[in-house]
Amino acid sequence: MTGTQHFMLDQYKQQHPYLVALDSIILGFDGDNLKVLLVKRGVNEETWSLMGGWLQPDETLDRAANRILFELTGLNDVYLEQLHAFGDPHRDPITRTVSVAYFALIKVGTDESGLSDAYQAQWFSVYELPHLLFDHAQMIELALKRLRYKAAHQPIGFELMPEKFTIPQLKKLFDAIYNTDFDRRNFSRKILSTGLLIKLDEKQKGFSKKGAYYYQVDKEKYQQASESLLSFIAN
Amino acid sequence: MTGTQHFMLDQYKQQHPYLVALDSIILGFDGDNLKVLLVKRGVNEETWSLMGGWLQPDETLDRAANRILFELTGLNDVYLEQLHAFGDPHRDPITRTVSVAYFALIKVGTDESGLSDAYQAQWFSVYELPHLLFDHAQMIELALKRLRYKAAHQPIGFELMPEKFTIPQLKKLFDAIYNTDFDRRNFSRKILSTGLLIKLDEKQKGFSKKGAYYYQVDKEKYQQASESLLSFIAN
DNA sequence: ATATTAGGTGTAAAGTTGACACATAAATTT
DNA sequence: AAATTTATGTGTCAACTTTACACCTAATAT
Repeated sequence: MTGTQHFMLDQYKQQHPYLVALDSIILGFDGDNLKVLLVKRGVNEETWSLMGGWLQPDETLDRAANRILFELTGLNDVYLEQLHAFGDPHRDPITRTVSVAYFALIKVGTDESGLSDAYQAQWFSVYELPHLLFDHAQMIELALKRLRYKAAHQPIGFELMPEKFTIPQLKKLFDAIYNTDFDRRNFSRKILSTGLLIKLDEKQKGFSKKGAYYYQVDKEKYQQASESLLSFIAN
Repeated sequence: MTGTQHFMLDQYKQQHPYLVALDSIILGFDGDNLKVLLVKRGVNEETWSLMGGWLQPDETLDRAANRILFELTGLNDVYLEQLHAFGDPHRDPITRTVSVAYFALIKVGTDESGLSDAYQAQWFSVYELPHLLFDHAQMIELALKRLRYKAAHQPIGFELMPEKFTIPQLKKLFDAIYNTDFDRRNFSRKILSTGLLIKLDEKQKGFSKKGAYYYQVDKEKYQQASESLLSFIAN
């Protein structure tokens, strides 16, 4: 085994190491629009960027992405999924960097307090983005594509809603994700038919005249559903 | 801009660089079983591994994955998609390496001639794998999950078939992917209803008594279909 | 009291799925 | 040459899902 290791080590030594970064596309929903959280990186910069950071020697990629997300938001139990590794040789003009992009879905509004001031973070509508650093616009584009793809095939998106929400609110989220206007009545039936929502006794007050019932996600069933497949061709 | 660059450079200099590798899960279908192509890395090694290589200074990740695939198979226009970046600090015991895994779908049998001898490559059934290097078993597991997920929701898998193929052959592929036995007649109807297949005049000879018609993929329609979404909630 | 409005339920036509019967082409046996 | 065999291909029907809308309801505003 030692002999083998030495044989391999020679090969290893000839290789070029690169910096490895992580960037997070942090998506949120404010009730009307799908938003992405951007920061100002340098102090004098005009350019906005995704929240990012460097991979540390003792970290897994997932761990690093979570740490960086926590540094900015103070949030810990967040939906966070690896999106794609970006490795164009010139994506970062300063030095060659491979960035592993993650996308996060968070609940906006509830716990904005944890947001670190250090990064001058700001929410932007995903349909009206400012000029962005490096390939970050491309990263956001891909994250939206992935979100749309996933939400079309499996229950996802509840992560963007507050703990309790109404069906009309949820419809607005899907309208925002797909930039369309679903049929209110069919949407409701379809969502409820998944059996993933628990109806609460409480009604939303003030917003509309009749008031819509609040629902919350049945987390156990939701967990199961996320793990199983839906089907294009299946029994 | 120069000032800014210097400000950032200091930050960059404090960071640790890592080696970046690429590993390919090369999947193929021999008519009966779903297979993965494995190589012997070191000369005296007992352990099988995925085909892999190092990211070179001038390459994008996609380019590097294609190059490495070509080195082994001699194939150039292959379905190749980034799967996931693996970055556990101890995944490679020799030195810290981040590996970006790709999965490839190739047509087996037709053009085996290009296979390089240098790597002692061999096809293994995905359900009967040998002991594998590092986290390569995990990579294959994820690739299968992704293939199943994708094939369930969108037309994919034709990449594993030869240029012309019969419906019963295609059914065998889906049986192998999902390790099940679909209904012959419903499968046929469902596949043909996509409108992605063009019926040829030619029949397969020798294999069965009646002989099944050959089909080929309508590449234009297939391209379009791959780009559009199917829907969980849609109009 | 009445009108207004968003929320919620019902329904009928059209389309899709799943299970299986029946018909067909070609090779093999008698 | 006729009969048998077998994989392929087409048809059908009941159950379910989807789509497009009509209509009812609860609470607020006039």
